[in-house]
Amino acid sequence: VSGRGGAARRGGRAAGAASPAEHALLGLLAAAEPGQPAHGYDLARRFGEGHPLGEVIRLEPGMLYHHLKNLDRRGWVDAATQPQPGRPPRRTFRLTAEGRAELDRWLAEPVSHTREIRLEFLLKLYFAGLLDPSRRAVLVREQRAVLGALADSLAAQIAGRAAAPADPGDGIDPSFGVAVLRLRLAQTHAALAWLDAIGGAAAPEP
Amino acid sequence: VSGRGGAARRGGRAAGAASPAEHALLGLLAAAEPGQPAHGYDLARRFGEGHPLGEVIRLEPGMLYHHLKNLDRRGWVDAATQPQPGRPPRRTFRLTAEGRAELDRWLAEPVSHTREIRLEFLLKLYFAGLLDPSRRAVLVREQRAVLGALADSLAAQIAGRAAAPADPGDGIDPSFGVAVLRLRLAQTHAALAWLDAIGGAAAPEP
DNA sequence: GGGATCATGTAACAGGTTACATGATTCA
DNA sequence: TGAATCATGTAACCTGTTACATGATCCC
Repeated sequence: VSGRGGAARRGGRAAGAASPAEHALLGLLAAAEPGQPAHGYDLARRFGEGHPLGEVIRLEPGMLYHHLKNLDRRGWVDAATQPQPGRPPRRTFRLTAEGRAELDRWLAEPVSHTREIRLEFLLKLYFAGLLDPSRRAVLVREQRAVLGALADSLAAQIAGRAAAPADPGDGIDPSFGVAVLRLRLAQTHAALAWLDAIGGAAAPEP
Repeated sequence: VSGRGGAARRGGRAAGAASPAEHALLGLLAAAEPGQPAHGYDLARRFGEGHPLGEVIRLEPGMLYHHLKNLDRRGWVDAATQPQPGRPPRRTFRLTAEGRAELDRWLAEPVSHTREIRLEFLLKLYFAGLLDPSRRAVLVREQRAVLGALADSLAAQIAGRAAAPADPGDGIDPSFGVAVLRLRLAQTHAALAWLDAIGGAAAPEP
């Protein structure tokens, strides 16, 4: 009865890494007016229907306050309680220097799997555009390179299986494995084409 | 202090529904020889590297035994302990009639979101092909119809936003929302093209 | 007076990840 | 002798979902 000791990895994220939702909160705080630190209720509205973030990630109040507590524990935000007459007191949050550094690190890093495009990359794209449009173009370019390499690797694996039917007679039908790879390749190609479309800078016809 | 009362929904799954991993276990038990009921260790190997299921879903021994216990509680499998000399006793599992009915129900139902193609639909495809190739073709056809309707809906939403820039002057840039929809549409189109390719029945050139 | 909004949380539930415990036998 | 295989699980930890508690003020 000694417990685990190691670190847990959840949902493709590295050990100790913050969730996409927590990074989104850092991004919102970075975009807030310096003189007007945001509070939880205010932030919660940005994750609701009709708001751009709400189309990518939904965050119920319970989880939102939970994440803010985590960010405070990590030292990435600074909390302050402001009493207001005739209202519940507000807990306002400011981004610390460490929090800003973490946000910048996250924003500069493309995601490594196609399945992360739908949530995590969309969040990075949103905040990169909000905070610094020039960084947005860099992010799209680097994400394109990562997915391009992934597509090449998948295509090579497909070609390899077609050439060498591994262990002839082991009873395993290789066609399913190839279908799986082809699906991944198709999804990756679709993401690449989408990146090219939003990266913009439409090349003029020669 | 009264608790919640309602039902929880996890990961797009309906309340009370079994996970993809549990259905995969039902599928493996259905494909097993009737005289040779499978045991946990045996099943675990099928989720490892190099096996077709391992390319879609990984299942560590801990979770596998956990799922088998759940399936037993639901009455979908029947467990029996067989002592063997000089070895830890085996717990073998047989599919019950209720378990077989649940498997058939699951296999006949296409997934409703594009993101579920990568895991849940691939599992259905694998077991449909293993248990009854004719059912596989039906599944692909019905999945095609579901995703086709989804693509139409996404295209309509994109067209709608282009036409009516909701609430002029509300300060929200609509281009991000359109980019999100376009990504979903691109991923759905990729899945549709892949379905057409694996659904096969390649039409001969006229 | 009643519902919506402001504002912050907690309780209970559900599920997944990982390391580790246990202990025999077979094989190099 | 020591590593791998057989074989089944548990302990500790993590994230996430939903309902609910609390209590004021504003608007109809």
